[in-house]
Amino acid sequence: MVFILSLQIYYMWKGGKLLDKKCEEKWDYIQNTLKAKIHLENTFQLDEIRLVAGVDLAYWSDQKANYGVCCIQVLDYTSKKVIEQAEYAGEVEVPYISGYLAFRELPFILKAAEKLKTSPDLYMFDGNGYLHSRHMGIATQASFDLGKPTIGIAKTYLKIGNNTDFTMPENKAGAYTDIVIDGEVYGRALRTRTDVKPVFVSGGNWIDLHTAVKITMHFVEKESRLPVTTRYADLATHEARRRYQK
DNA sequence: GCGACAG
DNA sequence: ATCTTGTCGC
Repeated sequence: MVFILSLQIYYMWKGGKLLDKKCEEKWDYIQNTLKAKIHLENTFQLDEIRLVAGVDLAYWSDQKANYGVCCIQVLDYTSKKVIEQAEYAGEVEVPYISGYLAFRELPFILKAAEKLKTSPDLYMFDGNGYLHSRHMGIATQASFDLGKPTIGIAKTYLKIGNNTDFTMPENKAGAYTDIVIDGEVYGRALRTRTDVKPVFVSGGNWIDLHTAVKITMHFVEKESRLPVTTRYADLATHEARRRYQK
């Protein structure tokens, strides 16, 4: 049922109808329907996690159209080595609208995920999960199609409403503050390393916030404030774009 | 008209 | 996201 609802994304994508009132209402409907199924508790044991995927996209354009490429990097949890990678490139027909990122990027993500031969136990995204006006950031929305636990990691803060700023965590690796809105914890501002801006971690689905932060920190290396999962995916999209532009 | 605005 | 040089610091 959930899966069928999400397929409506494809109709909107294929049709290329952008942000008219009907389209926006459909997007609202999908998010509002799916959010009832969010389950922010672990559906796994941490020691069962073997393969973790990082997902990211890059964009470019020519005189004809706009294009995007999605890269997925699958890493082994303990060795942090890349086990597999997949990518999908194509024309982008959906604009970026804050709050509706999934409708722009999810079609690419699902196409790339189809190409994987391995089955990641968990996916990590650039962007939010539960930290969203409808608790339906891209990490959460993607979970319903991928059928796997997800984590959202955003590089900048998305305000949910008025007076919903976050408290800056102390300047120490691993330090965090809860992002609480109307008494509810939406996510965490996490200082992944000292002397870097915090990232914003929220559960996507089928994972609790504590575990999401723990896994995020597990993959943070010296080279980046982002976990290497999404960092490698980011680098892969840049490399892929250079390839496609020739 | 003005400000806000994950990627 | 993307367009882009230098520059400060380890």
